[in-house]
Order: sequence, then C-alpha cells, then structure tokens
Amino acid sequence: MEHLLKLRNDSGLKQSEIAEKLGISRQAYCHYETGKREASYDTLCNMANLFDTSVDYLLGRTELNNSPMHWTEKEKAAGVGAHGVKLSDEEWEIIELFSELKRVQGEAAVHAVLTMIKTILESN
Amino acid sequence: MEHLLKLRNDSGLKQSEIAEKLGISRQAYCHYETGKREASYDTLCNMANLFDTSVDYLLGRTELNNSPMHWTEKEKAAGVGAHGVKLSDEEWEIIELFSELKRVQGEAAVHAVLTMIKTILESN
DNA sequence: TCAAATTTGATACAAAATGTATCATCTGTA
DNA sequence: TACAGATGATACATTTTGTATCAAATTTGA
Repeated sequence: MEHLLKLRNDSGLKQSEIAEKLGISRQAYCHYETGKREASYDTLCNMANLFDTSVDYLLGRTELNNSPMHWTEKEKAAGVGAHGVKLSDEEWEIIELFSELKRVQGEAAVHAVLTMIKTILESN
Repeated sequence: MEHLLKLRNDSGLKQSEIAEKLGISRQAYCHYETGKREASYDTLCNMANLFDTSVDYLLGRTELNNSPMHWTEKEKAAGVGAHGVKLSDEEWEIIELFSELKRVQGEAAVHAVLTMIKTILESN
C-alpha cells in the first residue's frame, strides 16, 4: 500500500507492533506494506485511523495527507480547509467576517474587499 | 457500500450502466451497492472517480463528499479547499492577492485587512 | 388494471484472494 | 563470525469473490 512504510517509519514502530494495534498478524500487515495483498475495508479504515490519515492517501489516490474528515470544527464551520498552512486567529476571523459580509451585502461586498486588497498591494 | 445507491440514483443510471463503466458485472456491482461484498481497491478507486467523490466517503469514513484530491489546481495552489460552496473568480483573486500581501507585508497586512472588513461591516 | 418487459436482489459454485505458519533473508552487534 | 531481532517469501487451508442463474420487485404501456 502507498505510503505505508513511510508512515510506519515515522511512527517508529515495528511491523509486529502495528499489527497488534490493528488486531491482525504481522505477516498480513507485511503483505499490505509490501503491496502484495489488499486489506479488508475494516482494516483499511483502522490503518487510516492509526496513522491519522485518509484512505485515499493510503490508496495513493492523493498525495495530500489531509482530508475534510480531519478538518477542525472551525474549518468545517467555515466550509474551508487549509492544507499545509496553519491559519492564525485573525485569519479565521477574516474568513468568518467575510462570510457574514457576503451574506449581508452580496457580491458587491466581494468586489469591495477585492478592490481594497488591490489598493493596499499597490500602495506598497 | 455507503452512499453508493444514492450516488447512483443522483446519476440517473442503472446498475448495468454503472457496472459497464466500471468494467465489472452487474451482479458484482449489486453486491457492493447492497453491502454484501467488498470491491477490489482498483474498483473502489474507479467508483470514487466515476461518482467524483472520495474513497473515504464511499467507505462512510466521512460525510463530507469532498476532499483535497478533488481540489482544483487553483485550490491546491492556494492551499485551501472550499466545501459545499463554489468560490467566484473574484473570491479566488482575493485569496491569491491576500497570500501575496501576507508574503510581502507579513502579519501587519492580515491585521489591516481584518480591520478593513470590520469597518465595512460596521458601516452597514 | 393487468401483463409483459425491465430492473434489481438472492443463491450457488468454480475460481481467486486472503490469513497465517513456516522458513529464508537481511541488519545490527558483541 | 555467531547470534538475535526484524522483515520478506512461500505454501496451503480457509475465506472471499465473480458471475451465471433464478426470483422478486418495479416500471411501462395499452
């Protein structure tokens, strides 16, 4: 399976230790790590949980080790998830207020904010 | 499999049509839809592609039918993905310019933008 | 409404894949 | 080198899957 070896190495655990946590034999886990067998959906999800990643990442369907299921409550509420960057409290406040502004004033507000940002950038 | 019946109904296609697109028998697809069998990883990914969703969603690991792997190039570049809302071109421009502003002016720019948005909101 | 046609679900069985015991290989260490 | 621990390879009994076939349900059209 994609990324499995790397994920395990990052965890600092041995195959036998991972296997025990997953409730499967070491050999079975070895098959998965070396890509010789396909684990059951149940084990697949257990692995994603254990390594705190997505099944899509384990299957090599994405290189982004991140998914909405790992979004914080804040991200879910905003309907926006950040990848690779950590937003500050002020940035989250911007997102929240911008949403409110858009709700109240519509697209005109979007245009106004864009214009403002352009102005700031140009005055630099 | 979770959500599969609903996804197919939304597509307006019959089991036989889905099965043909997936390159499997109708019976096999039926087993998956009714949760009696587990499709191979290959078929699993094909289904996620076909229904434009994530494997995590198909496995019921998340209720959010969205994931970074479906982010557009624009979203990937910005490092931010929106869920449930479609951002306009102007909104994307805001995100891009805001990133540039932050890069050039640092946290001061964040604070400035926040203040501006607050001002607009209060003047409403 | 009814019967034919279409679509979907259930079952059976050959074929394929899995789980694990066992053995082999590799790596580090005294 | 010899030993111990960890990982990879193989074999085979068991389980699971893929699909043909049949049954049930749903839709269609007169």
